[in-house]
Amino acid sequence: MKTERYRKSLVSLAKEGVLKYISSNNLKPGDKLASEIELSRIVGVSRSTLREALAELSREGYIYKKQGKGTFVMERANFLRSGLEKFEGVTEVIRSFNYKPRTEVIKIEVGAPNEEIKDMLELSEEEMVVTFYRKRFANDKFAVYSVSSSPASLFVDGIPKCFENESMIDYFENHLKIKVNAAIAEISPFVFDENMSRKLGIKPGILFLLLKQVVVDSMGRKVIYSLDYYNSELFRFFINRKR
Amino acid sequence: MKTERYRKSLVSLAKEGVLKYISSNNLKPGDKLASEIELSRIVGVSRSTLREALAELSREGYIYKKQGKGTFVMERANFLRSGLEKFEGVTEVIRSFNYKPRTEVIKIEVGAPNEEIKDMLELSEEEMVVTFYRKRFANDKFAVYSVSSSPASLFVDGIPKCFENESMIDYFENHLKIKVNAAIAEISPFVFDENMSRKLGIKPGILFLLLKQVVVDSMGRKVIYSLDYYNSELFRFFINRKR
DNA sequence: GAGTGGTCTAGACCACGCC
DNA sequence: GCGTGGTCTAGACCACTCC
Repeated sequence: MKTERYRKSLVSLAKEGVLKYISSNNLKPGDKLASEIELSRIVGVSRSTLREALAELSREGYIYKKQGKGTFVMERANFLRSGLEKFEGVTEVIRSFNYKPRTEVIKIEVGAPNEEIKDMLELSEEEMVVTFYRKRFANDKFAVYSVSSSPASLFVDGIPKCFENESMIDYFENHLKIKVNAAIAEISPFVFDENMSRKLGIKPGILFLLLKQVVVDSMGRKVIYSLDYYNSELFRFFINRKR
Repeated sequence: MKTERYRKSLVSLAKEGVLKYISSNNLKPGDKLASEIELSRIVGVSRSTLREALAELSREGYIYKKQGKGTFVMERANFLRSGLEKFEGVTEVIRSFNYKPRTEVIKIEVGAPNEEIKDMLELSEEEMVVTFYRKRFANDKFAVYSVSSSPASLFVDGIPKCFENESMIDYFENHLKIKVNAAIAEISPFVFDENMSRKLGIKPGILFLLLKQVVVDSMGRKVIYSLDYYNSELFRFFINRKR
């Protein structure tokens, strides 16, 4: 019989073990941990597994290592909040600020792409794209103006009229079986002209952050090209940068 | 006798081996590589080492894996250019755009920090800071206005008048033996008011990107808090985002 | 069931920092 | 010389995919 039960990986159990070891031994920032060999016995895993756990804890800012000396507790846990280096869709961003997201579809276009889109998605001649123009609200305040284009060939079940409480990313993953993996984003400051401000129903002069993104799936295919204009009065964007 | 010679790590040799295998077998995007066991024999390393090499190649966008199926050549190599997720100082950023950097020091202040700086650097009471106000030029065009503060206690050799053709980061690493490791940055759009525009010698209304950063060394100490205002007409900022 | 990648182990040897 | 982290190996077993 197969007693199928949920199992965490040993590595993540080892991470918890190390953190528990640190707190139960009351280690302070700058203090030295036991050697890897000892720690592996304490935590109850092999040294390789422990080292993988230590590597993750180091990336997450809990500890640091010095070759030939030892492993030490970090001055302070940094990087608690993930930033722009982690890919999230607009819906996820709005939710992560504890705002209630709402979407208003302005229009959906199907047709030949303009040069920019064709370039960014590396489309072949005559390939069609679907472009969604949407206003996004956070707690009913205007939050993001977003223009997203995808190759029409991806929409095997026809083009959705909206994404029924789902984010576009979720739609891609759940319905189209496209696993979104990464994005290359360009970030720049932006202000809408008076005309566009009126259309979007905002007062002119508000500063926006424009995120131009090419979204890539797990096989490296370029599946979305989007322009997302974030109202800088509602959002703060962080980036965790490593040397 | 010990013939001390330069040795690359086996992992990086294995990476080269895998890339050579791909090209010499003329594998195209979407093609399947040999299994890990086979590949490890072909490349001549153990499976663990090979797997580490494959993991890096996957991060770098050359290949992708599907459990139970195999390893495949990526549709295209993405992420060729590193972006904001990699920490660089202003000088490095200017150089990476192939501009010639120049710095003009406006003033250097030593004294008690304001609340913001004290907060961000987590200073104790009565700790002093040094603040550098600098204009940075790229090919003699105004590129960045930068305000950087550090705890005065770090400057063991006295406060430098300028950084003599060195970047501040280099000065920290070479003279103060402080290994800069990471930064937490907040990015936002910005415009200078007329008064400040005049002082900086730019025409008003230019859009800037403000990068507020806390720079952290290898031990997790907060060593610099800086505000860097980048002229968006001269720079384009990219971020590689992973799911 | 066969084949693939995913996880984990025990142990060897190397390179660095310090006494 | 000794202890530390860094690298590498050979091999076991698991989970997923496809036939």
